[in-house]
Amino acid sequence: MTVRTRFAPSPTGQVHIGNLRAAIYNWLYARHAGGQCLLRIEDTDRERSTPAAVQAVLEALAWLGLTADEPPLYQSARTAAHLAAAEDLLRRGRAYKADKGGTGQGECVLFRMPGTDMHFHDEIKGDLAKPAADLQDFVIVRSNGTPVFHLANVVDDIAMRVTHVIRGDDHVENTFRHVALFQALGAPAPKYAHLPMIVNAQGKPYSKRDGAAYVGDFRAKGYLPAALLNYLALLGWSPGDDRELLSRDELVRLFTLERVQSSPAQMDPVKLQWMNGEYMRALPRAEREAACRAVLEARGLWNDALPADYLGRVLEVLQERVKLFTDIAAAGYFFTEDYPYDEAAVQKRLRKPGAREALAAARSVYAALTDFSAAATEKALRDLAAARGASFGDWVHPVRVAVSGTAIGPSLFHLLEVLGQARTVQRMAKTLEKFGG
RNA sequence: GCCCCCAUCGUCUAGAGGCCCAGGACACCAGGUUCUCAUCCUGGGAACAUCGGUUCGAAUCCGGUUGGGGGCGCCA
Repeated sequence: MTVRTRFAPSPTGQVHIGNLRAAIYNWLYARHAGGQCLLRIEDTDRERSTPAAVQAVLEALAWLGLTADEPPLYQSARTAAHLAAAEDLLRRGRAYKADKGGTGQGECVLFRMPGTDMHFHDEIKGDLAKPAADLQDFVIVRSNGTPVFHLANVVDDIAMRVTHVIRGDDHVENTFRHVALFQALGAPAPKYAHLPMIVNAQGKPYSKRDGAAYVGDFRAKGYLPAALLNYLALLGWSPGDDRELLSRDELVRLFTLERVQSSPAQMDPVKLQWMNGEYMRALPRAEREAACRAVLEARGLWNDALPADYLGRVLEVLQERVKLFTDIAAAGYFFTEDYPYDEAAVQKRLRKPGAREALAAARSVYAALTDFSAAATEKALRDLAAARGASFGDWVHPVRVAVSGTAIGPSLFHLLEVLGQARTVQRMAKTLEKFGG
């Protein structure tokens, strides 16, 4: 029997990383087993489901390359099948009508639990059991005639021939009901695997308040989908050896449910960022440039007047300082003359005694250079420092702050080479004017 | 309140009775390189929640305790 898994989100908002991880595991498991991974949109809650949320799900999955093997099934279109199943259960005495709780809302349909102790094997948690006394009958069709989640979920899993249900921990208790439903409907129950939650530093469910929590957040921040996929795959699972940087193909090859952790995992944004940096380094130059350009354009920093290879040269100089695409924005001074001055840097490097004199001297020398290569500007500044008997750093720092507004950045002389002589000298003059007094 | 689950460095984890006075990664600290930052190199601190049992031997098996989490809807 070929493995068929499914990701079944309810489109009521953004896609949370917990749900995304469930999607990843479903996808990896199906691919690993040579089976199919399906998508079912559980949009039966008409109040909360929105087309925008459906779109968010589709986009998130596409971004990560988690393609489904069959067209998505919209649960809202399956009401007739759900109701037919309820009729069938009613006819066979496995369900009954009642005014539950005497609320006066009218009669709903309740599923009759078998009245025996129940158990099932969870691929992650092991054998789980529940005594009959704790298993109450439950509503499968509301008094307004609409099917309830449990019924719809099971009926659709049967229709989609799902063999493995890989979902969040919060469904563990529901599983007893679902297994009973499968049995009553005469279908074999699938295998179940319940994933522990992703928690925050306090051990509580990771949420929006803890930082980026939705797929769109990571995308907007400039994370690479492959890095997020790798990180999330490793949050609660490991291949068993010491490797952590794993390609999509390697993940598919190595993934097994047996190695999924049964305890909650804490989201670590710092490690994600490190991992993203690793992927960023390995990224083909053209792709990195395209993504960085998009960020610059979005922030109004892109300048068509700059040479075609300019961005490439900037990234060459910046090297591994760009861990996220959005990091390029911190080096905005490469792209605009209207760069901000960091107050602390100005205080420390320009207001220092002798700093402005050094800057003025450097400006004169730089204005006169005929060769403005990194080697030439460095030699010129070293010669100046030596001649004045000052430390090299006392000359480097004022220049850096003058041309970039900040105390941190790439190798100064490579930075100057990219900026070019005209802009360098002009910026130094502007800075002297601004802080000269 | 009732039911269920979980418990190795700060974090993610390796570990399925002796290979473990517990390994890797991120983070952190110190040193080196250096014009700052980042990178890189070297070194360092850092954990089996607790109590008892089984065993020649326990991080690994069993039980209690403590701590954490989840579930108890005509939501999904």
